Amino acid sequence: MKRDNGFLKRILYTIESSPLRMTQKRERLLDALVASDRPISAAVLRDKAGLPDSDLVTVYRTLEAFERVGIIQRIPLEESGCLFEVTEPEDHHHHFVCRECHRTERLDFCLGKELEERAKKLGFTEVTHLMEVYGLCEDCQPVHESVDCVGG
Amino acid sequence: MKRDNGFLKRILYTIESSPLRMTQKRERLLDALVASDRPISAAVLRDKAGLPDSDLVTVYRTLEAFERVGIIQRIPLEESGCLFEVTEPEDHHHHFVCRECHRTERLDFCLGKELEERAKKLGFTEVTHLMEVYGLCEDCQPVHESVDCVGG
DNA sequence: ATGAGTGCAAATAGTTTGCAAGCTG
DNA sequence: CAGCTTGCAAACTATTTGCACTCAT
Repeated sequence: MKRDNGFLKRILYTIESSPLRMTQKRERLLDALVASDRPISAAVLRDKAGLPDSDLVTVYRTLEAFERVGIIQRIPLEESGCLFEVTEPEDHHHHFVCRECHRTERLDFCLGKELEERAKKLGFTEVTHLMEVYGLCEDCQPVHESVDCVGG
Repeated sequence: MKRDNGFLKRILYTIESSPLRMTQKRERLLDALVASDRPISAAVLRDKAGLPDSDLVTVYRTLEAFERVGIIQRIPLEESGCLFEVTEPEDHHHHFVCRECHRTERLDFCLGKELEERAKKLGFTEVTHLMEVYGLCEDCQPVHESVDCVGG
């Protein structure tokens, strides 16, 4: 599940086994996604891929295409928008997300099974679930004048 | 936690103890929220409150005001938009949501404590979390020609 | 009478869609 | 050369904001 040597190879294989076509832009977008150590927005992805002149539409469509073949996970933000992350299809997980700088940490903890079981008992099918934890990361916490530190 | 006799009374008390003002519109909106057996959108709320001529802005502002005093819970939908529900502040819970008709079922199961603890260990503060389960409810499932029913 | 609530109009933001042209396998 | 991909422009949708006016306490 880690991004070992085989990671990119398996991702590429997934794409090649699909009707998707690999263009130069998509290659760059994919590289940037794989290189990124954290989920990023469509706009940031475009920058990191070195494609500042490509239309954002292209980025969105590429992400949508990649998502269709199961190699993209979407992380909704608290307010609006979302972040994207390449993952292998089986590597389902959730995140801690800083609501300020959007830094994320992986959350290897999931109730998918449990939740889907309950949902099915209620008559729901095609069950998916959402679970994200939001907060302020260390770097984004407001700096106080050490109010509670008597010694100053 | 149920909507017993005291429910509305406690909700009203919360509002009265706040700087919020109770207008006729807000009264109607609150009544409609309390009367609704499920979370609803701002537009549906306006209808149910019998205020088709009120501006949606008013509905949103009222919901925002109610949310500030802790009596509204927001349920994000999978695609876009969200539903609103009156709840007492302590009554935190999650939902099963039909992605088709937006029917919701209560999910009395929450990992808030666990998640927030983990988040804090990672240095996050002001932690909140999101957890919703989406699927197709019984009424919204596509009708197949009983494909897997040999007997036809 | 002070500050909260309301309506109108317009903006926002992120994402999506239509269509014509360009490229990949 | 079929059909996937791209760009441009425009739409979309749910929600938010500014401002002037009205109303509750």
